[in-house]
Amino acid sequence: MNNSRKTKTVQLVLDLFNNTDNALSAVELVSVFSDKMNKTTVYRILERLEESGTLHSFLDKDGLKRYAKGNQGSASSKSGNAHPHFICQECGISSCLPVEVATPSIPNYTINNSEHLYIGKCNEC
Amino acid sequence: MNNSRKTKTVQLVLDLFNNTDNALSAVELVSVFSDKMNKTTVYRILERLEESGTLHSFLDKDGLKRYAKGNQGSASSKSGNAHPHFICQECGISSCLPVEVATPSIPNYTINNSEHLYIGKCNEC
DNA sequence: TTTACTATTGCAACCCAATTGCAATAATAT
DNA sequence: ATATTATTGCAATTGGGTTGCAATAGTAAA
Repeated sequence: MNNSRKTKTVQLVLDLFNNTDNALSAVELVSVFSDKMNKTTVYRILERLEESGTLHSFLDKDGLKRYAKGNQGSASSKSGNAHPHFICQECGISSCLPVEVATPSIPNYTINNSEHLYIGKCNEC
Repeated sequence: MNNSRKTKTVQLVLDLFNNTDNALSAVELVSVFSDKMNKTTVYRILERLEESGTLHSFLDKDGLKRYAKGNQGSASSKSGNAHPHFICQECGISSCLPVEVATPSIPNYTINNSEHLYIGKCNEC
């Protein structure tokens, strides 16, 4: 029994993510869908989509949570590898980088997962 | 001409950081110094100490800004290397890791600086 | 040391991302 | 169709962080 419902609002959010590889913040979605759905709804849909593995999230350099397609997870809790995220300091666009970053072993520390954020210029800028 | 003043409040903050290697958030300092100084003062002192290079900062996994000793910078804008930060998921203690993390080259991207956060267990836990 | 200058502080109000409680609404199973 | 309950909208709230401004207190020069 799947207790998740395919509502119009969820469809709108899914459609948006299916049309971009960029990582989007709740704030952006709230703005985009300002006349389609409530702010609280946006937050809750993102929360559910992340829980179900449809989206994953990470914090950008301003501490703003960003969501992107995929359940790979921004951090890796098992594999020991994680994919980093990129933010262009010119256009502000944010995306996942299709590479793996190895987690180093540090004496006296057990590292379970990691977050990697790169800031720079994208190919467009 | 040095336009920074050695006030009692600044001394208190400096003393605290001189007694620990941990990365502390403004929220924690506000609490610690609740009867010594105002919340706004804490934020402004941290801001100045970071500007002067006495402290550096990074965002933890909750998007909370944390400050630690040193002007090394959590991210590297020049050298291409940065030191990562660690947060213990048991005790919550946060600290700088004394290692360097190389910034990878990604085709079509120019990476100017980076942030690395590791989450796990510290030697105490 | 006294005075003048201005960096620093305290306070209150404010900003903004995010969350919560609750009643109303709308998917879905039967 | 109908009952069930996931989902939504709305308003209020939380919490980290910031801002404006008058009062205070370092510091340099007289």
